[in-house]
Amino acid sequence: MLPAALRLSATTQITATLRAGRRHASPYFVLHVVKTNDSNAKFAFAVNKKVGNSVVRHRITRQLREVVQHNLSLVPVGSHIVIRALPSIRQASFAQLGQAFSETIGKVN
RNA sequence: CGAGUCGGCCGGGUAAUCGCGGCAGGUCAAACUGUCGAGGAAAGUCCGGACUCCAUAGGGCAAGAGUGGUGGAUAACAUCCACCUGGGGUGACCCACGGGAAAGUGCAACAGAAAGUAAACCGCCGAGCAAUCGGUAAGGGUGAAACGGUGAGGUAAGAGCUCACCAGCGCAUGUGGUGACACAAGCGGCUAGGUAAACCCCACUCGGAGCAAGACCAAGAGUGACCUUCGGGUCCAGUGCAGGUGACGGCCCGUCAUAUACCUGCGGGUAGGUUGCAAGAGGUCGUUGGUAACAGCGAUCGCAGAUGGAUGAUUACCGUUAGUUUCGGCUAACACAGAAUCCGGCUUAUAGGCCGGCUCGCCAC
RNA sequence: GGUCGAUUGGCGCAGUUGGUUAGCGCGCUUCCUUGACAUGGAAGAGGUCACAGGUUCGAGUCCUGUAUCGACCA
Repeated sequence: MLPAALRLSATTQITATLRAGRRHASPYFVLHVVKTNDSNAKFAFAVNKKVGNSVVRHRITRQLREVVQHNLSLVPVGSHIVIRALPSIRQASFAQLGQAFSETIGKVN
């Protein structure tokens, strides 16, 4: 779990981000990004049932969270970001995930 | 030593760095410190309970659902233990939704003469010139299933028609057992088929809904407000309007109500907080009773509580397995699976490993 | 988290006290009709009744478990 300030929790904000946000794709996940005037960047994770069973989905969200935590300096302030995992993420290692995230977040800027 | 059978347990470990959630301390608030943080199935939601609301879940009838050998355990159960009966195995042991088919109804396709109280297709025997008629359930054939088996007597041929033994059925008796039941000897008539996970009968049990139950707090009121690219969107949760009526899920009693209730229709509309919510039929050890399930007593332990949802990430070393090897190593993989109110079970998934009881076979002393 | 429902040819559906060979419509294939097509006509293929076990002589149907899909809750 991220610190509370970095979490997107309201359903309305998440659905708004998913619908209206710009999309940036990588082989393993899709970023939905909306820029706001908030002082923090905020994140939410969407891992579909097609990705795997409960154990697999939890491990993926934990790894993605860790990736976000390590690359927080690359993220523009005030962005609302929903990270939607794709089924191919099952084959990705932690290092591959970190590289994919830093590349994709570079496209946002 | 080999083969088998039953039961129990574990199901990666250690360290470092960086993180997350709860609780306690600390602080105005933070920072910070300490401590705890997934499973044997947390799963499926198939049973049973606790708890909450409906009246305290009330009394009776009807309907419906469930269970189904006996005795016990338990808060309760479809669970567990012991035993009985039937079946399998040399044996340890295993398997069984295991009441009633002489209370009644139904069903049995095709084949077959006939599918349940009757029946003669072939065959056999007798009568007759023959057609055919009569006797016959021993033999053939059909079928999942065809009205006891063996032997002797008997007969025109046969047949429980008669007899002996065996199997099976019914009745009452005795002995043992709490009981299911077992054993013994006796009498009876010689035959009663299958299906109840078909209806049904018998005995016993069951009110309904479920923690999104329920309680409290704040906010909110409508021919509403705001934004708009004119398509629509956003906000306020548990609401507004109209009509009807007593409600308690079928009926009677009974209880509570007379509109802040209930029902129907149309429209609007969204996922605030706190609590319920972590000491419980609790775990471990010892001891007593009991064949056992389990129960009593004593000591001791403090053991998850999230809400877009914590319990992790990375690295190093070790362990296990597989491949490879120049025997130093190297490479790859590490089961099933993630709490959501809580307990007792059942069922299903599960790489690999450990321990113990018992049985059979072989060898040695 | 809880409460329910469904699964039958490619698609949509029937299939009731369990019984001979599981049907219907659309679609598909071949042939006929036409100069050619549509329509029409004739013939045909296509099913492990989601999967596994049980009851029964016999299961799409009855019982139990598993899988997948879907709906509802304030």
